[in-house]
Amino acid sequence: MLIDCNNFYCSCERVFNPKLAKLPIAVLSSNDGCIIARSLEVKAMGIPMGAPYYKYKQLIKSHDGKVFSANFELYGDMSRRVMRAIYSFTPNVEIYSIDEAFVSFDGVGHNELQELALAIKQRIYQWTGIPVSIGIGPTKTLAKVANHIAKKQSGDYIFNISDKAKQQQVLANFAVEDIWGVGSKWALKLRGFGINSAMKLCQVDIKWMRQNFSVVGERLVRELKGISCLDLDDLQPKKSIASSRSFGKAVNNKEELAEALSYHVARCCAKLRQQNSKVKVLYAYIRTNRFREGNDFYHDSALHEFAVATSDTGLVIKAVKSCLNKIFRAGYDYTKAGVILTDLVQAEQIQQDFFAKPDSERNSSLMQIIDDVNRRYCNKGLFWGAQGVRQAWKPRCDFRSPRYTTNWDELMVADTAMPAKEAG
DNA sequence: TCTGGGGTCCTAGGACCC
DNA sequence: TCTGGGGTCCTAGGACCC
Repeated sequence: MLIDCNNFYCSCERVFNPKLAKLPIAVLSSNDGCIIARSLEVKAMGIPMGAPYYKYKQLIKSHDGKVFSANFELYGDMSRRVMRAIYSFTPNVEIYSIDEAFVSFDGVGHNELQELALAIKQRIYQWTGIPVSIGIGPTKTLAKVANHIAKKQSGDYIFNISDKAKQQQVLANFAVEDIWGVGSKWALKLRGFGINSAMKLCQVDIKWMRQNFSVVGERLVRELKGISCLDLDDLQPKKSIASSRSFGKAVNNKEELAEALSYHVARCCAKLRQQNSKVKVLYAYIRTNRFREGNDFYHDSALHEFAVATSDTGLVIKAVKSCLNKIFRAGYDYTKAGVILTDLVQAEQIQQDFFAKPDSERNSSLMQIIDDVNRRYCNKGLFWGAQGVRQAWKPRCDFRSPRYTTNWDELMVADTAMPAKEAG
């Protein structure tokens, strides 16, 4: 099964504000830049996924629509609750993204699957208020196909193609670009060969597919045929960790860039330690507005390789500053900065160096304490001076809803309208 | 005026080895 | 005149996903 939350971010907003139920609503990306989640009403207005907000601001307003700045603390917490509901049915779950999970029910019959899906859907809704669509099929790719259809159907939003005959019928009417794993480039290429439906793709010669679309394409075709090539993945430590933000307003001085980059390093290192990893290579970049006309677009990046892998925020901040020294050019209006930690290794598997020292125990304890404090105080506990205090570069975020479930100061107030004597 | 952020996997080609 | 065969490792870039 593929269980996927419907318009997830929009649904999260609606759970805590039922007045939004029938209104067109959209959720914006960081810096209130792009539209990254749309309610059905907004989709019906023809607004595409990922569209720049400023281009559709008026249209949304004219339909009495409402927009929200991304509230990932809320969405992340709601996601955990949805996943907990799914795990209450089986441990065979792969959390695929913030709003979807693959679930394996090997050996369960067709009809039982249908009932099971309904029970899962109902429990998720009861526990969280989030509506989901469920696709059922013999492989991940076919479950994705089924889910795609489930979403477009009203009713119970469950679609089952575990039956072979049903698969044939569905694939014939399924556009090739809607298949999971077929992006814009491949869609064009496939259509160029006259392959325009999932059925046609299912029937191609497997060797030809391999030659033209690599092993990835071969797996895709096999999956469509019902031969499983993609297993349920366990949660693995990340191989790279990134943090970046577009600035709320342009930044032209080096000090502020250094603060922004230090902020990103601190975020990444906290995530790094959380998965018990250390980093070998740091990559830092800055850039100006890439959409602006003319040729004053400037972007550059620099790399720092640590002799011994580290997870000490202080060391990585020092490194990011030396990177910035290499790439900073005065006289530009910068609009974005970011870092990527890559070549990550597990903490107990680090390669020693004859000349350099590994992280000291003293510093490791310090990091541990900082992480504990920040977890306890919602990331408002301790930070490095290098991150700065004004943070004038912070992204715009004009329409954020309260963090209803994770922040003491923003909890929902349920009884303001109730007279005191009834409240008891 | 205004355009996001965070990931994974695969391949070709270059460099090297004997 | 004529110049083999069999490997490994690394990286940049391109494709994809949400």
